[in-house]
Amino acid sequence: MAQPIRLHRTSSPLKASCHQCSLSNLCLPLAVEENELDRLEDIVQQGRIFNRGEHIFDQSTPFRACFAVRSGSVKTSIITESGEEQITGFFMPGELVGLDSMSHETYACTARALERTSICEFPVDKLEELTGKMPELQHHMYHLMSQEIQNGHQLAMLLSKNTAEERIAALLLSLSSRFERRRMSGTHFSLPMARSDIANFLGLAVETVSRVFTRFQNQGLIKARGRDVELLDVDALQLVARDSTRQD
Amino acid sequence: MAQPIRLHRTSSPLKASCHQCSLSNLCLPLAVEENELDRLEDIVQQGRIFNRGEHIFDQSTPFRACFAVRSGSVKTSIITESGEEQITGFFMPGELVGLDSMSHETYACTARALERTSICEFPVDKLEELTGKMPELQHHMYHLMSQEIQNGHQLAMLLSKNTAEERIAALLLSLSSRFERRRMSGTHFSLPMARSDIANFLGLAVETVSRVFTRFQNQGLIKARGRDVELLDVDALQLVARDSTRQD
DNA sequence: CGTGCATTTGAGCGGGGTCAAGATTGGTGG
DNA sequence: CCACCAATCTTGACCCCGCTCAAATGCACG
Repeated sequence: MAQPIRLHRTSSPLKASCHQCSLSNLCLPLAVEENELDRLEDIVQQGRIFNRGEHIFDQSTPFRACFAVRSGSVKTSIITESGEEQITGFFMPGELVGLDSMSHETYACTARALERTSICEFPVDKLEELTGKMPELQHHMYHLMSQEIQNGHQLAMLLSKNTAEERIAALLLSLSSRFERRRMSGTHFSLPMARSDIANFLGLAVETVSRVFTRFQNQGLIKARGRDVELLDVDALQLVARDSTRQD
Repeated sequence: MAQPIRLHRTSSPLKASCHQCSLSNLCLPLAVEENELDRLEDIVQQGRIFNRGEHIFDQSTPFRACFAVRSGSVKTSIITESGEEQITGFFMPGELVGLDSMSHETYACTARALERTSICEFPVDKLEELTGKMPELQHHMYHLMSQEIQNGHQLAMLLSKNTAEERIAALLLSLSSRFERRRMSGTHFSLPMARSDIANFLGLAVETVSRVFTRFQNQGLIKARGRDVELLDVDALQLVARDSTRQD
């Protein structure tokens, strides 16, 4: 399950929420001075809730805001004309969704909640205005976006050079480090996404993902029952993932 | 060959260069008002020349600037610990290199000239300062970076879902549209990169690339002799590339 | 407790990788 | 200007990883 953040109803105008949010060191506020945080908070619409499978936005939605995951998790995907889905990323609490759309009239991808998920919204017009006034925040935006570009490159590398086992090991390690960053267990967690999502993301067939999971299990690298995963031998997994640098 | 831009020695302090540059509608100046262009020009170091194979920067270089290709072409790649190369992009005149590094102390990748290439340099500290003052320019930066993220997603999609033929058709069409954008022939051009670069970029073996080229040739889709390529049936190529949206 | 979806497991096949020769090309020096 | 060599590109033969098809099992939720 996701980090147990207390969620406040948007009806109650809670002011100090970014201050209190345990994710502020991951999310946008990171770059902002304590006394400037209020200005960021002014533009944020906090804590909207989405249920599993609900769209946060899709390719036909006019682009208007970026979103920070507060609790739960999100997947983004491109739907091709022929109806195929290509998942472009999984987003965990503290991570920003929608950066790939800042060039478009509409969103460049579709975002769905993978589970019950709380989302903070940053309207872009306000955000751009603010980053113009706050160099630190602007720098942080560049930072996040370039990070996103690198994640893409890392993924491309994984897809073009690595075997099924290597890809899955790399994904497990990536998730692990992202859980750890939130002070949660990096060795025992619940996958927010289905096997088919993993398969789609990593360019594999579902069957292959399943087979690799059982193979890892038989080798004593992990213990998996459904979405519940325990990493038993992280070193060995890193050995399997080889040069595919863990994306964090 | 690349677009025949007259190159001026940096020794002569040529002021109006961005004004005169035929690529200014692709590059950064795009977003800038005529009367503000001077401020951008002040920070740009123009027209440095690199020979084929020369490094523009690599992963150990401290990150200090982004680069615009003025003539020629550039490839960027990640070199893994094990020494393998993964090409992350090809950059043509008017395109900006280094956006993926805006989060790092050092560059996130290595950039090399594929041929004799002229480069304009934008120091980041100056650039960030300027974008803070010029909302249009800031917006344009966000635009370019999000475009880059999308290119990554597009590539990931190509790598995970498409066959060798589809990948190569997509690349040819992408190059074609990028030549066209520069008012050059989109149907008859010279590939700036070697077969092995194409293979690496698309996650294929060199042999496969070669085989697909000859297959396309036999089918009358293209005429290729070495790096010289002629697209004979663009519609058919688009059909082959299917849903793999051409990245432009 | 049954229905539908997610996951697992098995059997067989094919796209593209690997290995190994040739064929071209281009750069260099005589 | 041409001969030579190295690098690039092409072509062929063979094989393996991961996809496809098919079916069984498990699990969640009404």
